[in-house]
Amino acid sequence: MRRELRLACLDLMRLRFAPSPTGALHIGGARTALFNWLAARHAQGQLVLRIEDTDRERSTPEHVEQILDALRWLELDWDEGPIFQSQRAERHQEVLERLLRSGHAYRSSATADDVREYKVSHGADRGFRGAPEDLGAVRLRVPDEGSTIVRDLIRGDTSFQHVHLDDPVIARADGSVLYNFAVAVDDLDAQITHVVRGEDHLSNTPKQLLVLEALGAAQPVYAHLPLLHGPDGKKLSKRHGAASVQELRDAGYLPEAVRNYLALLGWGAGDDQTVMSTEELIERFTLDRVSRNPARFDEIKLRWLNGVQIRSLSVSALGERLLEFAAEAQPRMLKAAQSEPERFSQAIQISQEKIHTLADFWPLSGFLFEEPTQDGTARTRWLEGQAGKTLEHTQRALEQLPSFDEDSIRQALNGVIERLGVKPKDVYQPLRVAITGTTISPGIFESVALLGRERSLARIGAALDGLSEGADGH
RNA sequence: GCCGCCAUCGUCUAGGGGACUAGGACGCCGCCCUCUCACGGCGGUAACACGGGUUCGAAUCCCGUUGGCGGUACCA
Repeated sequence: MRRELRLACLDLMRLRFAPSPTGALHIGGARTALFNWLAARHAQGQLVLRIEDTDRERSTPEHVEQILDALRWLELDWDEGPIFQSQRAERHQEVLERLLRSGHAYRSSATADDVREYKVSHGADRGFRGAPEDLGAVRLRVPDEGSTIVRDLIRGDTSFQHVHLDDPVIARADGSVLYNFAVAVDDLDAQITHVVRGEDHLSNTPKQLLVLEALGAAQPVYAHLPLLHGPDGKKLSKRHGAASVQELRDAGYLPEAVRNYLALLGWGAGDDQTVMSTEELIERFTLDRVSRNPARFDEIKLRWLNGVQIRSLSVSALGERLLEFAAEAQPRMLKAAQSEPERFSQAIQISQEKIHTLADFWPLSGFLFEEPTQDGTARTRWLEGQAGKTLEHTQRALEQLPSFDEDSIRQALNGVIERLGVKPKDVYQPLRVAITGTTISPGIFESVALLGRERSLARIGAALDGLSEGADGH
């Protein structure tokens, strides 16, 4: 019984997501968080959140808040933390002293220039070895012989020869510790079994492993994720559109769509399934199926996936999402939803299959709640000349309608088409431009019915007035 | 420079020596549906970076070249 319990503990998978708060959580970081979370949830393990704030210059509380916000929005939760690396200074000192005493580390005043000189005289591929001094930064002593092997679930074994490795600086002259040291100690103390992070850390891993070895600790399993790039293959940045989680949210993407899309960047279930719920993702995700190739972030595919997820939502669920979105991004939409909830719900029904993001809704259906936008090109094309004439017939037909519902409107408009002997769009388009202001809108019958007789006729009237004024003027 | 990782359609990927006439998804193109835009349906376009091996047989294994990326900080 006791033995079983211990074995169960050993089997428990413990992962960590460890962002450094030097900026907003960008897409690459979000993907790393997601993969850690999926691996943890799949194995029913635990996820530790650690904030790596040992860079005192660039780390700020605001960035910490941004990152936590982004994780909450993505609905990625964690079981422990956030642990702040900066608050573990005492423990770091203790371990540092231990390494100094045991001779695994030494003080050295060697500078970057000294390291360069060393390589000139010893060979470019020889790692720097310093001589112990009384003062200076602390360097880890790398063995001259042998190699360190990184065991990686995604890449297999990668071997690093010790001769090529510089004795890395693990603490500054003032005693404050550096990343490669803090990470090793913190992962050890948190009993992390699997380190899942970006591939940019692969080259750092032997340094961390050497720290662990000097401490006599076992090494965790690694999984270095392929890096994410922009559409042009270059490093992801603002130029590429939405680069941070916050920007994705502002652009009107759904968190479940972002999770689905991000999961597909570097991972696939193995069959041909593209659209997956988060439950399916958890169910099917394993680290050994992660790809080794770097991937490019392609917003077009995310848009498509977002559209798929939007269409799978019920009208009321989509309404809630729109409201959340509006609260931050579109106050006018929020006002409309609050003052005319029934019309708002119907507006969702007639727009749902036409939008790809939450941000697409208001430009498409805002005309139902506020004055139409003025699209000059649309007016010229569909209201001036012969096209505009048919609008007068439409006006009369709608005025006489006993009942202003979708079917009646359809019949009335078809009547106009027959009488004038024109194509359907010659009637529909002028009407659309008159009531919506543009050539793009939900279905014309639904739109007119939902706008209502009074407002529809008022807008048609206004459009016709505008035409005669324009005629007078020229 | 040195150390390391990576290399299949434009993009994300399937592929683990014969099942490959290289599959799927996004995109793009065409057709259908159609009042616009979408949605949906059907069809099409398009790839194993290059050169050597190994093997009866290579997208798959090995070596090299080229290219991309990362590390090489008293950053993370």
